[in-house]
Amino acid sequence: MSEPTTEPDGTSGSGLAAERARRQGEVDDLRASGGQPYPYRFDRTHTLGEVRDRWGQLEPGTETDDAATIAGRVVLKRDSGKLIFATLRDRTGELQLFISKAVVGDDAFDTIKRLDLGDWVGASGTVMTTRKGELSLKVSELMLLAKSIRPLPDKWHGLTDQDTRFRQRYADLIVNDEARRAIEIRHAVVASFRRTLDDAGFTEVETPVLHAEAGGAHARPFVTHHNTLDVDLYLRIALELHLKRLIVGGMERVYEMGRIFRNEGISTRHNPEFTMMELYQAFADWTDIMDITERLITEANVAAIGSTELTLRGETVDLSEPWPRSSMIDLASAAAGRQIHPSDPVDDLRSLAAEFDVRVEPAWGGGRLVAEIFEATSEAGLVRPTFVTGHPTEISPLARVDRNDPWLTERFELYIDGREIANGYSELNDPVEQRARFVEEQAAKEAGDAERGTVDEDYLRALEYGMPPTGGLGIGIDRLAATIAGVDTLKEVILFPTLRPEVW
RNA sequence: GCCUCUCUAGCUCAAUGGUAGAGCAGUGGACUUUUAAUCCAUUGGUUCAGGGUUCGAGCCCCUGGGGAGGCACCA
Repeated sequence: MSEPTTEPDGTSGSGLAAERARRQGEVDDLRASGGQPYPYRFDRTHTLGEVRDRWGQLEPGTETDDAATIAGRVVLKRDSGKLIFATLRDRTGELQLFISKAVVGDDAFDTIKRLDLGDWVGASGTVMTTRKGELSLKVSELMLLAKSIRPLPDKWHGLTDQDTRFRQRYADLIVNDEARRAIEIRHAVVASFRRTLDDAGFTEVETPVLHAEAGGAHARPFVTHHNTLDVDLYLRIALELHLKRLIVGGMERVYEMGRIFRNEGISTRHNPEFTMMELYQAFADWTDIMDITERLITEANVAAIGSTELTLRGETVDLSEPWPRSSMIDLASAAAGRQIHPSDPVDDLRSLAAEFDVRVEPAWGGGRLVAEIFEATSEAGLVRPTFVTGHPTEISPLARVDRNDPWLTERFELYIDGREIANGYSELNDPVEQRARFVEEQAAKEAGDAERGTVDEDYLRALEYGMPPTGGLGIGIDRLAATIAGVDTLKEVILFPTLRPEVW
């Protein structure tokens, strides 16, 4: 992080300061001779990809009269005297410029010779291939579109330092194809979700980010302050409670894809701000929601990588095959070697938890203990997409109780590659029961569990107007995108991941 | 928050406790079909910061800082 903060003194030496000074000098020279180093606009006739699509089949050594005007960044330059080859890149690909002194003239050739790696240029000419068959634009005219006064990272190795990659994402994106690919996959997932949901009759909505109380999940919130109202507000930790208010309002099918914020640690699987897609569908229950979860993710995978197949830890899974559904208590029981249930004596479950090195709190009941045992024993092994169902009521304050077992809820979580990707349930819509659950949450919070919830009176008021039977779903977009992209950290699919502020 | 690892030229990386180096980029030169072009020459360093040990520290020790991985946290 030892960037010079003062202006370089001149052209002595050849460190970064000198390099920037030299390139700035090129800008100054160009201006002095009436040129424009940063012109306002440029009209191209083809992207580089379009040139390749249209003329990519030319035989080696072909000259055409086909004209094209293109634009891109100079990423490689090969100067062989009276010929210059420059590789241009735009977002669609790369194309070589073939620049001959005899074609452009001595003055223009000398100017082109002074281009630096990183400069943006526009070029007009005719399409050709070299003797070796490289598709090229034989340049007749070239203009600088924007000068780069800072040198690009190594043309072959790119950037490898994680810190620099994520702090200077712009440089990372310039030189690392893989960085661009992961972001494109993320976009494909997001766009696919919107298509799937729009086709299924869902309305996309936006609800507040600033909340008077942070509900809908168990997490510690960020606190902020509104000056003129003079109230503390929380950044939302979930979308859930506002979206269900819209179901009360009769919107029937709504979804939101938005940023949520949780004040917790940073890891390969966690970023303090991340993107959640939540949907709510009236008249549906959790089984419908599992179906739409499969559809959303399978279609996103196809959109992102062109196949229903996904490779996880070296093994290929076909997402078009039905996804296994296993109940949490069955999984925990299998791991425990005996049948367990949240209704079991708490002491028994507590000692069982201890066998698996689960840290337990005195306030935890049987439901929380069963869930903790499941997480400790089974979660990491759920590689292929698996619905884990029937979460204990104790840890599911917004989910509807299982119609056959009051200790459990009609809830599921989807695990892929050992990671929790989605969460859904039949929504609790009885305002009396919801109030009782909220009261329990608040009691736990007041007893010291900072992540528990509060009684949201306005939400209860909404429920009192009547919420139809509803199924709801939340999918972590970042985790899903990282899984589909096959990258090992969320940071790869988050353009600007949270980092400690840089010291200048 | 804890543990481990890591930080050397703009970038990618070397360097038994003994004169800080290479490739790329840059600069000067040669070259009209290159492909990470090639060839010749060459500039560039507060080795993250500050202390300490030592005749001598990029290297060993301490403190601090950035980052990564793991743990904790994250229903």
